[in-house]
Amino acid sequence: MSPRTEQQFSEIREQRKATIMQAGLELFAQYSIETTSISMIAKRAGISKGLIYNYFDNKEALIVAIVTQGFEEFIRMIPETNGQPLTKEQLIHYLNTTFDVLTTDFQYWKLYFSIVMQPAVMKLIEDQLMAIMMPVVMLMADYYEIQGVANPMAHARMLGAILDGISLNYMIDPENFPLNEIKDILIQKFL
Amino acid sequence: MSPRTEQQFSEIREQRKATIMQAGLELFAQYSIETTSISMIAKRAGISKGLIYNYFDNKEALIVAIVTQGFEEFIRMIPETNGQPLTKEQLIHYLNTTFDVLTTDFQYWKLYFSIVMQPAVMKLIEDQLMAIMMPVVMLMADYYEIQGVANPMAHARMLGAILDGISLNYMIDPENFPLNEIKDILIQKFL
Amino acid sequence: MSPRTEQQFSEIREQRKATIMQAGLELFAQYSIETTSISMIAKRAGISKGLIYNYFDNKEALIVAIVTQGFEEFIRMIPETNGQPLTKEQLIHYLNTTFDVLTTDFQYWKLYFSIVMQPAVMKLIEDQLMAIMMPVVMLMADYYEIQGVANPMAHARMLGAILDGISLNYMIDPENFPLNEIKDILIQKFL
Amino acid sequence: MSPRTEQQFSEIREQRKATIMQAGLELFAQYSIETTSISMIAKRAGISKGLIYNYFDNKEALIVAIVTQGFEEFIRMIPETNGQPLTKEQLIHYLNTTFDVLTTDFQYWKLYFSIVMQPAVMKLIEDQLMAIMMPVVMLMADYYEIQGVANPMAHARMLGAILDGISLNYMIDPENFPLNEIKDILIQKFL
DNA sequence: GATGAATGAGTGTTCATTCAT
DNA sequence: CATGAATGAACACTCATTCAT
Repeated sequence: MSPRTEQQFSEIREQRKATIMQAGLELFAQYSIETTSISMIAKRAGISKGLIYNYFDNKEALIVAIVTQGFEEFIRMIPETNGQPLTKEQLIHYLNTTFDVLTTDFQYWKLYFSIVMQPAVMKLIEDQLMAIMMPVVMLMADYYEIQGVANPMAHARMLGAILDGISLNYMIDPENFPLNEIKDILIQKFL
Repeated sequence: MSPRTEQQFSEIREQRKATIMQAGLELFAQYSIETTSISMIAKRAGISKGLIYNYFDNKEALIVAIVTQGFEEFIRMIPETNGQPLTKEQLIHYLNTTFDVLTTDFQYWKLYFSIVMQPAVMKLIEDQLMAIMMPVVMLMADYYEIQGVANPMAHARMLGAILDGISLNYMIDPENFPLNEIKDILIQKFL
Repeated sequence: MSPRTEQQFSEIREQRKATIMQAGLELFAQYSIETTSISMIAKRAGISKGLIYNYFDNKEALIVAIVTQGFEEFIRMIPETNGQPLTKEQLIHYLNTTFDVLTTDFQYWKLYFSIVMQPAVMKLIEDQLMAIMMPVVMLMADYYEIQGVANPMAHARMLGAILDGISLNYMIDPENFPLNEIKDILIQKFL
Repeated sequence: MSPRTEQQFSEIREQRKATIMQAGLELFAQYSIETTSISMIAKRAGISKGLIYNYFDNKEALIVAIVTQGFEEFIRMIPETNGQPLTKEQLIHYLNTTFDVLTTDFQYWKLYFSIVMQPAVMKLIEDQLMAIMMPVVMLMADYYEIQGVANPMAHARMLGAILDGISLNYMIDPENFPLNEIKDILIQKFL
């Protein structure tokens, strides 16, 4: 029997890595980072504990990998403006995209949100988070500056906080939280 | 020395209990629930490990006790209106109080968030949380109804979400988050 | 029931500590440092794994404690000279004492030797070992200087090496190794 | 390409085996047996983990193979005398060779010591060791008998012990231990 | 009421070894 | 012959909880 080709090995690795990350995502969201053990993840992924360490250096690296993956999807939604400030239409479009993703990939983002919200995770990804959030906040600050408000930065950070709060409440209670009505109110009163 | 009366014993017990809860609050907020051990709490409270179990059935019961105590302080801030809707002044006063508490009892609210963000623990206090939050939301819905908005419930839930988002952002980054400016914007645009 | 007094606790601790160190000494000597697990020590000491950590911060600390205890006995044998060089009689007396201890506390020193000889242990105690050995080597160097040899330091280090070699061989094969005859040859040829 | 002959296969096997043993020797000496993993050896040898088990039954077998190979080199240094006792010149030459090997094959001898010092592993090679050492001791005993000393066997064993002690001290502290001066003193005083 | 020694199940992690390919 | 994914038993260490005193 000839040994597997490099490509075969690579496919196995990609596959397994994804399985582990998915299992981790679900459990970290359900039980928190600290109360989810590597054993639990291995069991859910249907593999041995030891194998996880074949793919991730340690628990922390697994967490960071999961969260980073989510960040990358998030970044993909940020509008490209070539340094120009956002128009009102563009900002509305961005908000719509964000809210749409929230509802269509609900399960994923719920898991994702409950991981990122955990203080222990925050510490791990603080730097990444800041690096991603700052450009978004700046984009919004530029927008409010054009609008001529007195303190554009405060407006930008408030808009960020509002989006966080809305997402959080929607995640906790998706059945009753009136997401669309609230989006309209937000656009009307705050853009 | 005469033997202590029953009441004296009772006072000593209450005192001890408060000491333990205070020590727990400080450490849980500083280090998170999982990384704070019963030993650490005992040391900070100046007593032995075993004694804590004389006052609380287990670690979980201690956490619930601490959080419940905080809830009671939260409830105390809700304005008494005898069924009357809030005036704008009363609502502004309530928001001011809430924000003040956020900054002065920062430690407690950080703990509160770190607990609420932890799914497994959240379940322990879910019912309590709902029982507290509903009246507040209703109060706000009544306020918006008086203001004559089209969908007062959506406005109320949005205001709740905004407060959550602001609190969360302030907790994460208390140094830079422009809490007071944002409060002013909130009052001006959303009340 | 009243709680144990501080002295009672202290006695329990001393007792347990000694039990653990004795179990560790025997096993480390029989199986080497790396292949002796904390579990094995706990089993031999008749206690739980966890308890060992109530007495020693970690495995390394236990090893260091065991070895340090042996060093202290070793140091007690070094002759007091108040800065004066050793006379031949004193040096012979010191050698006799050393060899006597080797034979009378044979079991202990065998264990002790096989621990100290392990490279992994060496690294842990290198500094201590040097601090103990240097004065002895200096004492011997002074002795050889008085004797008028060309390179007293080399003589001193050689004498140390010879004592090591003799001890080692005696430990390995106590039945056949002619310790007393060799001691006589040593005194005759090297002092 | 024509298929390789059986002899070619055999040569490749020998070559591979040597590569693995060399990698093992270097790593065992540098990091100790326990902290050197099969993975590390495979990486250094430029092959896969699994392949090592094609050549050696297990880690222990690899260690024994390496040590045995070293023994054979050691044996090669023993002077051939056809049953005749050693002359002084021959013995000096033997000592010189031994000391030279100590410095030039430092790595191997460090491994040798780290293994011999480890009681459990020692048992694996005990018999081999004895079989090698006895002839050497006898050769020395014969030498001292010719010299007319009272107890040649004690002299022989002492010389062996001294060589052990010197080697050990040199291994521990190769930078400072005055190997050459000590060799001269040994020859002058003890041969 | 109060102590802290003691337990035991749990944690993250490592690694010799196996085996399908 | 050769690969490296996969296993599982082991490791050092932690900690909530119990209990004799």
